[in-house]
Amino acid sequence: MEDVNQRKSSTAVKRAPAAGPASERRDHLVKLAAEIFARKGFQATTVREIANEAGILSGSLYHHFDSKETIVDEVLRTFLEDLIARYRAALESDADPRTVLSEMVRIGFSTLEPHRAAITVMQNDWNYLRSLPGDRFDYLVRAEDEVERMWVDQIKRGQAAGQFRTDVDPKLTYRMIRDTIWVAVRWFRPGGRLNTGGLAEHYITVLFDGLATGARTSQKS
Amino acid sequence: MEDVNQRKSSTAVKRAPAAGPASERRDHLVKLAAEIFARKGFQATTVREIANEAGILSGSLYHHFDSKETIVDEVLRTFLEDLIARYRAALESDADPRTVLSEMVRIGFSTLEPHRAAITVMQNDWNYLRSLPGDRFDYLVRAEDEVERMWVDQIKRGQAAGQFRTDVDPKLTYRMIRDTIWVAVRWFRPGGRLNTGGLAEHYITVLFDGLATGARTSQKS
DNA sequence: GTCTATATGAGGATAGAC
DNA sequence: GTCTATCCTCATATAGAC
Repeated sequence: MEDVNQRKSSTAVKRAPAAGPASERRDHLVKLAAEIFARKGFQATTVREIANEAGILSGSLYHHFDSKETIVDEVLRTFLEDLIARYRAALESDADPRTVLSEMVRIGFSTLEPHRAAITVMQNDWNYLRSLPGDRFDYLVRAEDEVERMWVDQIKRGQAAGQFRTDVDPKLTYRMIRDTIWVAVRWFRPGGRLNTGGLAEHYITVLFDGLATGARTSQKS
Repeated sequence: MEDVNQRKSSTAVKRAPAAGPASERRDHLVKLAAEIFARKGFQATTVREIANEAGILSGSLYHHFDSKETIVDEVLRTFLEDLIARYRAALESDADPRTVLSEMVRIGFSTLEPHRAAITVMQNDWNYLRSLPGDRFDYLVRAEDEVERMWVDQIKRGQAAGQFRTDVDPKLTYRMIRDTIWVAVRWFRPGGRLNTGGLAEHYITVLFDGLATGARTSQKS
């Protein structure tokens, strides 16, 4: 198991070494920046814009952060730490695979609201952040790998236990589930017909039982 | 029905009015730029990079295009025109909803290879392009709306005909299908275990019949 | 159709006063 | 902790020679 923040300690440390001391002010600025990153993209967001929105001047931001990258770094780490912690909790339940997988789907959708901005940034700016020189954002890939292992293990367990059909590829199935959940940030808005819980149940229904009515078509293989 | 390129003529015109005359050279430059846009993001891609890759200097690009936006515009239009044309053809078959929907899924996946770069740009830079001043990229939303209508109509037809379960929301279901297909550009690479055709069949299986084995759980409502 | 040269502006970041 | 002022770099885009 790999710690998102690369510390030896297993405690949930919040920040990369280069960052300044913890503070509410700082957290507020991070949240604020995250919203703009999500709306316009990381690169299109200027430090002047972030500062404006916070009611200060751009130079003042550098009292809190040593660079724009540090801000987005903190946005993403916070999300990933929360997500992985919740997945781990679900896995510890030792329930049957279908139950665990359902719960993981619910966890995914439930992060859409609290972490909407972070998820949006992660999806839109992933390629760019990964293309930056240095290994600063390598933890993105490590976190992704760990999450993938969790999901794929459950799918395989479910196949071994006879709960899931065996003519689907576990990794491929995981990717499709993952994509379906996260991409929902693009269109999900709180206050619509369904909340994230409803979204999750809707998806679980289709995922497990399919869109077709009536008799199951024969299972290949 | 709305024409992607907003012309009165229904012929498939390839370019916005501001752009220069058609040419193979120009098309080559567009394809080349699309790859870089996809890799690094639209904003992070400089005209110097595009020109470099083409073996010319940045100033020379402006002989072919009047701005960087014009290039990405052409990338996206080309993809959307092709996609919508193919959807329309599928709808004209007048087959039953399940068959039509399957075919639309296949069409979606089949665009992953030829239009990989355009799809990537569309996903990563959609928010940014939409946030630009002016109505230049409004056609993105119009195209999206038209496609949504096509899908949702088929899902509703399928429900009315008894082929699809009625306890799912057509629009929501469409969105999840759409997302699952397009986001696959993030990880799909030609030459893997499955080609896009295989991907499509895999997804159609899970979509219609579900991941679970054995007896169907009861259909709610 | 490409090059040279350059205008013009914006962005990230810094230094030091307050 | 914020402001003022500014540096430095790099971006898009232009003008005109070849």
